Formats: sequence, structure tokens, C-alpha cells
Amino acid sequence: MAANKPSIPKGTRDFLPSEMIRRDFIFDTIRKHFKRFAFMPIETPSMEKLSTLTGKYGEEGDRLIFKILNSGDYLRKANKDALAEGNSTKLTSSISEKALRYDLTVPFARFVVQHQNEIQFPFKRYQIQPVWRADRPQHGRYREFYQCDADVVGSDSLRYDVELLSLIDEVMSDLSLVDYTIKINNRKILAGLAEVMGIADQLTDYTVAIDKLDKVGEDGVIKELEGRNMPSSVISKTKKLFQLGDEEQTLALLDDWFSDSSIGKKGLEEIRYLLNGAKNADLRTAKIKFDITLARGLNYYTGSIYEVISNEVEIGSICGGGRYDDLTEVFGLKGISGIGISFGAERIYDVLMKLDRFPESAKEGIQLLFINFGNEEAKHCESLLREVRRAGINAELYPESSKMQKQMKFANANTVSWVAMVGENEMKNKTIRLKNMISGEQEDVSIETLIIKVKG
RNA sequence: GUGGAUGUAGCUCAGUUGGUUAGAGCACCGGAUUGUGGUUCCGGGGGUCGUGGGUUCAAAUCCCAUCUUCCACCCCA
Repeated sequence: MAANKPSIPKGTRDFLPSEMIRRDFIFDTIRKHFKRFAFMPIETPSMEKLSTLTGKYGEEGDRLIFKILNSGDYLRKANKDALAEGNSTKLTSSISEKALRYDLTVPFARFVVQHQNEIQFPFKRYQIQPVWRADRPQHGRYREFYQCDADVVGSDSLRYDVELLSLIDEVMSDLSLVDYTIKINNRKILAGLAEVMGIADQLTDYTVAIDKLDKVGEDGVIKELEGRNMPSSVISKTKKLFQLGDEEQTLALLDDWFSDSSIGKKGLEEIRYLLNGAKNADLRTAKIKFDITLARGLNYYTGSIYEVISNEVEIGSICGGGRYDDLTEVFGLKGISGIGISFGAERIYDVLMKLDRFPESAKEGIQLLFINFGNEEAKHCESLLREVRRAGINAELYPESSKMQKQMKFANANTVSWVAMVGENEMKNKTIRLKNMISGEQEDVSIETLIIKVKG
């Protein structure tokens, strides 16, 4: 009986220990800073009610939600008309009422409304869990991936808008991702722009078009705007906007344009606060750039928006977020403003991998391996093993007294940092021959010295 | 979802116009080396050529379908 080659679904991955150690390093670093910024942990289920998710991510987003088939004889209850018509959209609601979460923000909004009497506002939460998207996989783009989110809800203070810049700065610096840019913009500015251009109803179309500036260039954007039948005044104003490279000039131009747009003025006020706040935040590595073309697809953002890109590796954004004023409203709770960011741990992994910038500690598997020389020696090592483990060292004793070469190979394969050899002589002298597997140096030491050395 | 590539051993890839038993390097296992790994030498295991059909005397090679991975669009972490 020939067994089928086992495999996993498209866009999903297995992770080997060597990969998991590095992934955990990233998650641990992000989690550490989330905690330092006083965010509290929560978790939500992998699946949500389909109705919770649909309509929150725009038409495109809805298509990418993984739906879960109802249990039991689901076809009996299916919408027969829709089935006969071959209308999947209509059929879906009758055969699926659950779906895998698409991101962590919308489930969080649901969570806030549901537990509003159990939490204290302003509520800062962090959440590190996988999400699923029925997207077509590509490099750096998976159907199952982790998001690391931090959000504050219940406060519209712009201090938090600034604080998130600091958080990004701390995390990126700590991950030694030193060359990156935080692009910032404000949806109110984009709304003001659409207003003064007289295309308020085509705001999304307009922002999607100018968002492509980096990719298709000015001519490409103009072509796209023309393709969407934008009036010529819009085209000329957009050209004018693009000609200004300087941040100050852009802001001054917008001041002029927004003289009659209250939303535009508000946006400018906010972005100035943010830029000024960033200057005073003593950022370690972050380069902040006001980018009028930054739009971000998710349509629940209403204020500040962020996107972080690496300047060293081309991989798309590695972190993104923004402020949203109405997200809890659809679940029945008004007046709760929120702001959050999401770190793309998977992409950060790819970037660190490409730059070979994981620290040695994130490559280490087992810290200490005891070589097995035989029954007597092994028995002696077992008590030493207990001792070093209690001292907080990740340690192992090789199970059999195999040939030294084999045991050393095992050590290499598991990226063991230190090897301890205790044979007849060492037992007699109550010492341990400790070998550093990177330098190759070795010396006879006491158990106390060993613990100090291995713990570094 | 639209368009385009790809798939041979665990990994990276050879494989001539269809023609015997499909190869290499690395990795793995064993030995040289009974207390010292990442070097060297010798030997060994491992592939129904992504999967399923079809054309042919004959298919890794040609055709179709399907899956995977990748690229562009869309969208995004």
C-alpha cells in the first residue's frame, strides 16, 4: 500500500526547531516591548461568527475571508435558489456561519464591546496570534501568519499616536533592524484633499491611485486617475502635490488648500502634533517621513496611519496601523476611539534572515550537552544534569554511550554551545571537562564554574 | 479572483532530437579513528522524475487536467 506523500495546504508552513528558535526571539522581543508600554495580553478564538467579520474589510477583504462549512447535513439547510443559480455569495450565508479571523483588530473591537463592563478605559491590549487569509500566496505572503498587535481604545489622545512611534522604534532597534522608515499620514488629510478637489465620494479611488506613486511613478498615477474619470482640476492639483518633495512645503500648500476644509485642517493639526512629538521622542533609529500618498487599504482608519518599510530588504511593509474612530460602533458601542499597530513577524523574520542579523542567542538550541561515556559515568552526569537544569541551563545528557564522533555530531546538529565530558578521571577529580563548541577551547572546571561560564 | 512561469534524492541542480538499470554536489548512515565535532579518504542507503490521465513499440522528455511554489495585477503583514 503506497502511502501518499504527506503535504500541507497551500500557503501554510511547518517550522523546524532552528526556525522556531528564531521566530520565538522575534515574538519575545515584540512581547517584551508591548509589556513595557503597558499593554495587557488577551486572546480571542481562531474563528469568529462570519457576520462579525463580513463588511469590515471592504469588498476585497470579504473575498479573502476563510469560511467554515456548517457541521452536519449543511446542504439540507442551504439556500436552494442560490445553489441552483450557482450564486456562491448568496449561498454562503446559508451554509457557513463561522469564519477564521482575518486580522486581530476587528475581533478585538468585538471583544471590547462584549466585555466593555469588565475592562477599564483607556484599554491597552496586545495580542499575538495567527490570522488566515484566502489570498494567493507569494513570497512573504501566506495564508496563515502571525500578527502582533497592540491597540489602545477609549482615548483619542494624540499622545498615543506618538507613543506608537516610540514603540515601533524600540522594537525595531532591539531587533537590530536599524535602517527603516516609518511612513505616516492622516486619513483626515486625505479626506480634506478629496473635499477640496470636489471628489469626496471618490475618496477611496483617489487614495488607492496616489498610493501607487512609489510603484508606478507620477505618470502611472496620473494615468490611473484619468482612467477613473477624475476631473482635470484633480489631475493638476495632484501634479502640484507631487512636485513638492519637502515636508514643510507640502504642509504649507495644504494649509492654503484647506482654508475652507475643517476636516483637512484637523488632519494637518494632527500630523503636525505627531511630527513634533516624534522630534521630542528621542527615537533611537526610526526615520519618520510624512507621506501624503500613504493610504492603507483597510477602510476603518480615520486618523493617523502608519506603515513601516525596511530600507535594506524589499519585502513590503513590515508593520502598519492607524487610528480608527468608529470600529466598535458597528458592534453597538459608540464614541470609542482606538489606535493600533500590527507587526508582521513573518516578514521581519525574512528580513533578519536575509541580513543575517539574528543574535547568537537566537541561534542556540541546547546550551549544554553531557557526553555519555558509559553507565557509571552517565549516572554521575545525571545528578550534574539536574543541578545545571535547576540553575536555569537548557541541558541534555546523550542517552547512549555511542562513539564520541556521533555524540559530537549530535551536538553540532543541535547547535549546542557547550559540551561537558565527565569520564573516569573527571569523576575521580570531581571536575568536568567543559568544551566551548564555537571556539573549540576546553578546560577542567568545577560545577559552579561551569554554571557561571555557560550562563555567560 | 485575473494573467504568466515552475516542479527530477532531505537540499541545490544535470539529464543531448522521446530510446536499456535516471546522475552529480551537499546532507544522511557506516568505516578509517575504543575520550573530542565542523577537514580528508573509503563504502552505503535513498527517486514509480509533483499527482492523475492521454499519445507512442518506447515518456523525466510530447499533450491535457490537477496540485505546489514563484512572478505580475488586485490586495496586504
